[in-house]
Amino acid sequence: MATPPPAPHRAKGRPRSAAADRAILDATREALAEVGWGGLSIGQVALRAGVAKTTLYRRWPSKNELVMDAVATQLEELEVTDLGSLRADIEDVVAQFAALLSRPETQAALLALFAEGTRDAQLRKRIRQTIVDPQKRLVRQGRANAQARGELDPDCDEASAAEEIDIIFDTIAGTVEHRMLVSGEPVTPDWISRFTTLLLNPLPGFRA
Amino acid sequence: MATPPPAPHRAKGRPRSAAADRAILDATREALAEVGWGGLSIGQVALRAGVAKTTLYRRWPSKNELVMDAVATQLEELEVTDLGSLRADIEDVVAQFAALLSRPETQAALLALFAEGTRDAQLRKRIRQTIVDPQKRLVRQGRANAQARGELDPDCDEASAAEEIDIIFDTIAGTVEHRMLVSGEPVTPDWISRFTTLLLNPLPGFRA
DNA sequence: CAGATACGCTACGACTCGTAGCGAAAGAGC
DNA sequence: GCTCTTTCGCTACGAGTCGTAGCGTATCTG
Repeated sequence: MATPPPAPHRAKGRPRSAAADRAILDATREALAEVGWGGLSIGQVALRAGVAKTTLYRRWPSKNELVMDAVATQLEELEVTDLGSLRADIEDVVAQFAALLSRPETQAALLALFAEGTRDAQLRKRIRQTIVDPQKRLVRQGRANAQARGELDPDCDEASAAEEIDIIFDTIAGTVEHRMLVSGEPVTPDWISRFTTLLLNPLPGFRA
Repeated sequence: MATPPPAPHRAKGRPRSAAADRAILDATREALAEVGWGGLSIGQVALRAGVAKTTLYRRWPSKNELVMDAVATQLEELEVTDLGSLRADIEDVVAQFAALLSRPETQAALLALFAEGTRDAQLRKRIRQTIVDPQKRLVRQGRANAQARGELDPDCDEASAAEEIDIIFDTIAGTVEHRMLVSGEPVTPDWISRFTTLLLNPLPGFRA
């Protein structure tokens, strides 16, 4: 995403330092992981980033925007994969999610952002557009690949398939989030394998 | 849980007002939903609860403890059900989760608590014991009921079954949390039905 | 070189924090 | 009913942070 901070930027005088941007966003994530949302002070972030406090205020009007950008810049790494089978692709997506959520700074920043989103409809909308939707695209692409490979029934209602994808995405993202962010337990390859099995197959031992 | 605030309480002088406790916890949840974790000030909570600021400081040493109790007192309502079929039981559990997470005050308080948990190992442990484990028991009981009704294969490895339950719980809780708390989308009976279908059956159109 | 913008620094009023001290209120125990 | 003990509400306090303004310097454009 690399949202450049809101700036008029008429490209006339001295341009804004891109290095400062990176330093600030890094410092924001670190500070958030250490002192939490409540303890996050602009002054401390500026000190840690090695910039003046006023520089920070000039670029980001509120904590929300700052943390939003700090998180978004860390979320560009998810990639669509085609490993040859639906199962392998799903496991890969889950592993990518897990890797993303494994960094303590990302954990704190994401959850703090989600918490703020419950109070700020506009922020929640930005979260959806910036974080959720791109991830959802990943799952959609994975399904399309599987269909192209002939792993899925071709005669399947298109409309309901779209809804299924939403549910599947919520399931994948939510399950990993819950395990790592709430319970704080690790997501191992073994766990990923079992989870994928549960997703693809009927409940073990269950006769429908 | 109804954790009484830490108090020596030698039962000699004037006892602590239980009404004040309730007022404080209610005010905490409301304030959290309005101003968020960062904006949550003890002074404001006291004002809203109609008690003196000093009274609050006497009972709860930190914001973490206060919010923890504020959330815990709202989470006692989940109940084990036996509606006669595994599918119905699962749908009921999902519906209970959804009802719990539908209140804006609970949403904000829970996510704020989770966010703090990423920085505070002790708090995370309390979250597990107070919130996660009781909910997990629900799923375990549901599975036991299904097994008693003969809905599950009797000859199923016990050890791996326990691990399956953990995964299933993470899946149920995480999916609902993600949809309601992150995306902010509603959990309707129709959605619950589709989600349960996905959980119990193989991926639609997928040939394993 | 002149113009324009960003940067770092300092100082400022306004606000909130958590604590201490006090008299009054409210039960417990005899 | 009387006394003792603890809590309660109130006020005042120093400490600290907030976000902003002003100014001189640094850095890039044309």
